[in-house]
Parts: sequence; structure tokens; C-alpha cells
Amino acid sequence: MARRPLTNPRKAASQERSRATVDALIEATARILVREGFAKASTNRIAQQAGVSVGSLYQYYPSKEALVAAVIDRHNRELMARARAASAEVAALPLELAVRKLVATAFDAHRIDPKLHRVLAEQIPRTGRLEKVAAFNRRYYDWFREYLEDHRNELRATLDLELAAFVCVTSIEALTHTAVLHRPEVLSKEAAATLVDEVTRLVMRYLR
Amino acid sequence: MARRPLTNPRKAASQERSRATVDALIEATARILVREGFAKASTNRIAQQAGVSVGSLYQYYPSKEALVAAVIDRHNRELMARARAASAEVAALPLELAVRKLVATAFDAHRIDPKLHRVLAEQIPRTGRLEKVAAFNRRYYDWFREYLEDHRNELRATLDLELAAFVCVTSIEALTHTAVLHRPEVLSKEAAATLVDEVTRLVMRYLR
Amino acid sequence: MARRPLTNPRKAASQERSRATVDALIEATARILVREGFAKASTNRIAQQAGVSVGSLYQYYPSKEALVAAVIDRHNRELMARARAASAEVAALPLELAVRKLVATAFDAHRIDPKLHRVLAEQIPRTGRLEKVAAFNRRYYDWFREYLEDHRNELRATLDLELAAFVCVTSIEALTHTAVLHRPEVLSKEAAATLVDEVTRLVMRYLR
Amino acid sequence: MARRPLTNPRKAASQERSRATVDALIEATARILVREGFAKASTNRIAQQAGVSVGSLYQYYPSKEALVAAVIDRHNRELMARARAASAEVAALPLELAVRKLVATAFDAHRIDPKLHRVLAEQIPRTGRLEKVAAFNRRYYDWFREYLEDHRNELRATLDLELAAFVCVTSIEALTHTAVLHRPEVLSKEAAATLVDEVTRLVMRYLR
DNA sequence: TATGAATGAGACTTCATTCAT
DNA sequence: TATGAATGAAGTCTCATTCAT
Repeated sequence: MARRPLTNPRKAASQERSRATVDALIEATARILVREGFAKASTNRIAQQAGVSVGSLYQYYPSKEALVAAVIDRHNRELMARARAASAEVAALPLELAVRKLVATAFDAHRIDPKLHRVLAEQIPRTGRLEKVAAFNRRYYDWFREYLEDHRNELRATLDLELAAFVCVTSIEALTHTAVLHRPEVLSKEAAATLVDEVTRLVMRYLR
Repeated sequence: MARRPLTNPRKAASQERSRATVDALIEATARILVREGFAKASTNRIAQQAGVSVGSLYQYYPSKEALVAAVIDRHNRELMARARAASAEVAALPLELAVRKLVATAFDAHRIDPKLHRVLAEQIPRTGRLEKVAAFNRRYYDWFREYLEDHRNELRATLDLELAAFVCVTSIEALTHTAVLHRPEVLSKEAAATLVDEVTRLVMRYLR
Repeated sequence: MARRPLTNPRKAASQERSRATVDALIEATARILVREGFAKASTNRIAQQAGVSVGSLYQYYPSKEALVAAVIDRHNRELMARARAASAEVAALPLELAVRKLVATAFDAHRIDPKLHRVLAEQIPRTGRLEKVAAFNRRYYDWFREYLEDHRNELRATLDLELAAFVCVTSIEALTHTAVLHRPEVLSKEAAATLVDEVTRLVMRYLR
Repeated sequence: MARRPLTNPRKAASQERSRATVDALIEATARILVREGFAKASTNRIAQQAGVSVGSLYQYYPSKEALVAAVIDRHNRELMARARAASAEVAALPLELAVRKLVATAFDAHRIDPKLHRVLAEQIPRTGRLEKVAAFNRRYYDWFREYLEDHRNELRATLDLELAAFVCVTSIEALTHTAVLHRPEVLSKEAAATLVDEVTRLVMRYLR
């Protein structure tokens, strides 16, 4: 069986200088991905941009895959941090406010670094990171289903909560993602507010 | 101005023999993409699988990109054929039937060749074909907006039709796409029917 | 022992149509050599330019080498025809007139098709044709030495005729060749006349 | 504007090890050109002969052309060094001694590495290096014309110095070049002396 | 005889990765 | 630990030549 190439960082980089090197490498990778695309992102190029030798790069990451994975992870961590924060805030809110908050958060998340997001979404041949993203999504579905269960009395009786979670989470994600990538005009404040309103409406009418 | 690598076929196969070669190449490319992924799809490998020499491959396609683009085009043509057929059928139907039909069609479209669809969606560093897809999507949005205008009396008064078209088309696409890829259980008949119902409900409640 | 690739035409092309095809091929080769250079001159390209299929090309010439050789031969035949005509005319002339005539002829020969001449001189990896050219040159030296012997009484006594033939023939060839290729201004009538005068003077002063 | 393929070295070898690699590459290229001709000189073959990997070759030279150009440059540098040395020495000499010295130098220059010189002269589809050679030649013409101007009182009055420089430089170059390549017997000492005498005589009689 | 599709050896080049210093 | 020169497998693509129709 072919072993999948390693995609985990080589060492924890506890020392301060190492930490700086690691950061420089991830930052350089992200920058090059954005500026030149995945195809042009060679390890030598990345090391150079990071102001480090290729040898050092391999001291910290066992493969190019691992480096790209680190960028993806960093990006995902930011997304997740927001999602978690939002879900904590939201737990106690009534349905409509909760949904609005979630939509707004998803929207903001996609605006963290749209160019990087686009490259990650469009150009990176998927690595094992897909699984992590999938896992995160699953947790998110689950969390939302639980939220719906806790707020069942605010929902129409006929709703299949499992299915509803899928429908809502998928729609919110797709609408905010697509809007940011293909309708750059929504980056303006009012357009953004309008969109949040509209997506909230879509979801609320469906749930109630 | 940096020239983008050519992605258009080199010459149209006119004779019968060359027609067969071209077909074999596209079929081989699709098969390899599905079975081994984009990364493993080298031109030599593709030619071999097609039972043809690399030379022949390059007689018809100027690059690997072009070949993948041909697969994408073929796949897209099938999707579009269905979409067009559906939209013709649907034009005269009342709102709810129309939406249900569109959802069902989108769903079917994604089931044409789910494995290929997945690879195309997940693994292919985007080529210039993105533009064609984008163009198709735009036409689809436009068509749907026009449909909504023609049926305005069946919609709630407050609806911004432009925005509504975006919301509906994006949601339908995302939900059917995600369902087919990540919830293979929906491939069963009843599950499929349930999903179509649910998406229809999402859209109808939003529109009315 | 590695066999040298065949460079002789395959058949005599006695029939009229064949004759036309052969001519078209040689003409096409020459044209492409001039317009695009040796590197770009592929057999397919040549056949296309000749309005003939590659298959037909190989019916008449066993290799690309052979085709280029045919162009060289044709060009050389024209040069030689002039040289022979000139030497016939010159045999009976007194020294100075003879030399002037030879110089003028060499000059004219280089102007037959300067662009083709340049490509043949600069870009063609030498084939076996070099030998033919060398043979021609040797005959030319010999002929000139004989001419000098016949006119010994017009020369200074100390002259080594063998050496003198080498010196004169080489200088005339180099001066006319270089002038045509690197000093295109000599293509004007007066400049040409001046140059012929000057080269004649060089040779005459040396011989007498 | 069509970009000409790059023919400049990629990076200057700074460390000792890389310096050695670069030298080995140029030496290997020259050797292969001499032994097997331009057609057989593939980058893999060259790297192998240099005892180096292809990768290293491309670390320093962006193309095969660039490598050949480096060989040409190296050869030209040697020629030029001699020419410059000679012209310095010659400036103050009276005409006949000066000419003899120049002829002898040209002759010596062509004997530096006659086999390599032959390949460079006959087999190399001309690269951008032609321009450098042309530039060198022009400078040489100019220098010689100035020399003639400075020694005008030693020349016949009717001489057009511009034209004379062209005639002399071209003849000297052609005669020494042709002698070394096509009359290997001149490599013997006496034959060489005779030839130098003869070429000097040709030029002197023309100039005076 | 003509056609042009097909062939495949081999050329060029890149780039992830290793390793001597 | 850092460096960057070196590696070489692997990929893309061309083109002289063949051969079935």
C-alpha cells in the first residue's frame, strides 16, 4: 500500500528563532500561493521568499505538502476560531438572532483573506487536509443540529432536524463563499448587510 | 502580457480513425482522473491508457491542460444539456412545479458521473474552463431571474429578483452538489425524493 | 560502423507530375529555411508548404537531410554554372581582365539568393554536402592554378603558383561573401563596382 | 515581440565547488562538440560527460544554447586576448612589421583549438553570440583603420582607408582560417612561416 | 501513388528532496 | 543547525519517419 506523504510538521519549534522561521515559512508560502498560484510555488522559491535556505525548510517541514497543509491549517484555525466564538455567543440567543449572527460570522470568515481563500479553494489539489475540513464541517452540522433541538419549540413541527442542519449549514456556507468570491461588490458594507438579511430570511422561513 | 497556456484542441478530428483517437483520449483522461487523481494523470499515462502514442495525444491537444479542459467541457456539455432541457420544460409551469423540476434536474445532473464530478470539483487546479463554467452559471442566473419576473405575481412583493436568483441558484447547486458528494446515501430513491422535497421547500418558502 | 543517413533522392522523378512535386518540395524547403530558419524546418511543415503530404515527401526523399542536401545542391549547381561559364570565357583573356571577370562573377554568384546563401552558410549543420563543396573548391583552385601556369609570363617570377591559387581564390571568395552578407550596402551598383575594383587590385598587385 | 531563448548564465558560481561544476560543464560541452558534433550534444550527454547531474547543469545555464554560448564566449575571449595583446604591441611598429605581426597572431589564434574552432564555425546554428563576434570584428576593423590613418604616410595615396581595412582584415581572417581548417599541413613550422610571408606580401603590396 | 494518422525515441527542463560542508 | 549545491526521477513535448487505407 502506498504510504501517503507526510503532512505533519517535523518538530514543535519551541525555541524562539525556530518559531520565527516557521512563521516566515508559512507566511511565505501563503504569499506565493496568492501571488503566483500553486503551480509556481516551489520549495526553493518559498524558502527564498522566507529568507531561509531550502535545507532549513526541510528541517521544519518534511514535504511541500506539509507546508501547504500548514497554511491550510492556519487558515482553517482562524475560520474555526470565529465559528466557535460565534457558536458560544449564539447558544443562548433566540432563533432569529442566532441565525443572523451565524450568517454574519460565516460571511466575515470568508472575508478574512479572500485571495488566499480563493487559492485554497480553487487551486490546491486536495490533500489529506480535506478530512480535517470535513471533520470540522461535521462537527459544525452536529453542533447546529443540537442547537436546533434545543430550540425545537421555535421551529415548525414538521422539520427533520438532521436534514435541516444539512440544508442550513450548506446553504449558508455556499452563499457566503460564492458571494465573496464571485460578487466582490458584496464586500461593501451595505451590500453585505443586505446579503446577511437575505440569507437569514432564507433560513428563517425554512425553519419556521 | 503573460500568455496563458493553450487549452484549445489543436485540430478537429475529421476522419473516422482520428475521431476514435480523440474519443479514446478524452475517455482515458476521465478514467485516470477518477481512478488515480489529477496528480497521477501524466500525458504518457493518458496516452497509454487510451492505447495511443504520446505523439498522437499531442497531435490533437497541445497540452495536458487542454486534455483536462476537454474532459471538463464534455462533462459541462452534459450538464448544460440537461439544464437547457429542464428550463425549456419549466418555462410554462407554475412556480412550485417549476422549482421542484429544477431541483430534481440539478440533482440528476450531479449524479451523471459523481466520481468524475468530484475529481473535477476537488482536484483540478482550475484552468481557463472556469470562465466557461462561470459564463454558464451567469446565463443560468439570468434565465432564472427572467423566469421569476415572468411569474412575479406568484412571489411575495418584497422580493429583489436579482438577489433572489442568486440565492436560489446558489443554494440549489450547493445542496445537490454536496449531497451527492458527501452524503452518498441520498443516491437511494427515497432519500433523493426527500431531499428534493426539502430543497424545494427551502426555495418556495423563501420566494413566496 | 554507423551508416551515414541517406542523402540522395529516392527516384529520378521522370514523370511530369513527379517533377513538379520534387520542385515544389525543394522550393518549399528553401523558402522555409529562409523564412524560419533550420530549426523550424520540420518535414511536416515543408510538406505542407509544398502542398503535398509527408508521405509523398518521403516518396521522393529518404530523409530530411536529403531534402536539405537537394537545396544545397540546387544552389551549388547555380554557383557552379556561373563559375564554369566565367572560366570558359576567361581562359583566353589577359590577366587583369581575367581576374576582374572572376571577381565580378564571384560577387554575382553570392548575390543569386543572399538570404538562402546566408542560411546555408550559417545555420545548416554540415552534411555530406560539405564534401561536394570542398570538391568543387578544389577543382576551382586547380583550374585557377592551371590558368596561372598558362599565364606565367604575366606574373612575377617569384610566385609559388600553388600557394598563389590558394591565396587568390580564398580571398576573392571571402571578400565577396562577407561583403554581400555583412555589408548590404554593396548591393548598390556603384558600391559593387568599387568593391570589384578593389579586390581586383588586391589580387593583381599580389600576382604581378 | 518574440523573446529569444535565454542564453545568459543563470547565476555566477561563487563557491569553489560550484565554480568547478561550471568549468566542468563548459569543458564537457566543448569536448562533446568537438568529438560528436552539435547534433549529438544533448544536455543529458553534456552533464554526464561533466560528471554532474542535469539538474546542476540547469542550475547554472538555462538552456543548451546558453551552454554553447558559454563555450563560444570562452573561445572568443581567448581570441580577443591575443588580438588585443597584438594590437598593443603593434601600434608603434612600422607598417610591414605590424602587418606581419597581425597575420602571425591571426594564424596563432586559429590554432588555439582548431577542432573546436571548426565546430564553432561550421556546425553551430548561430546564437545571439554572433552579435558579440560581429561587435568584436567591427572593433577590429575600426582599430585597423585607425592604425592605417596613423601610418598614412607609409601607404599609397589612393587608398580608401575604410575599404582597405575591410579588405585586409577580411582577407587575413579568411586565409588563416581556411589554411588551418583545410590545409592541416600548414601546422608545420616552415609551412606556417611561408604562409605568413605570403599573406603579409598580399597585404603589403595592396597597401603600398 | 498519395494521404495523413500514428509512432516513439529522445530532447529539454523542473523541482522536491538530500547531503557534504 | 544552517546552507545551498547537487541530485535524478519524472514530466512535457517534438518531429523524423512509418504504414494502413
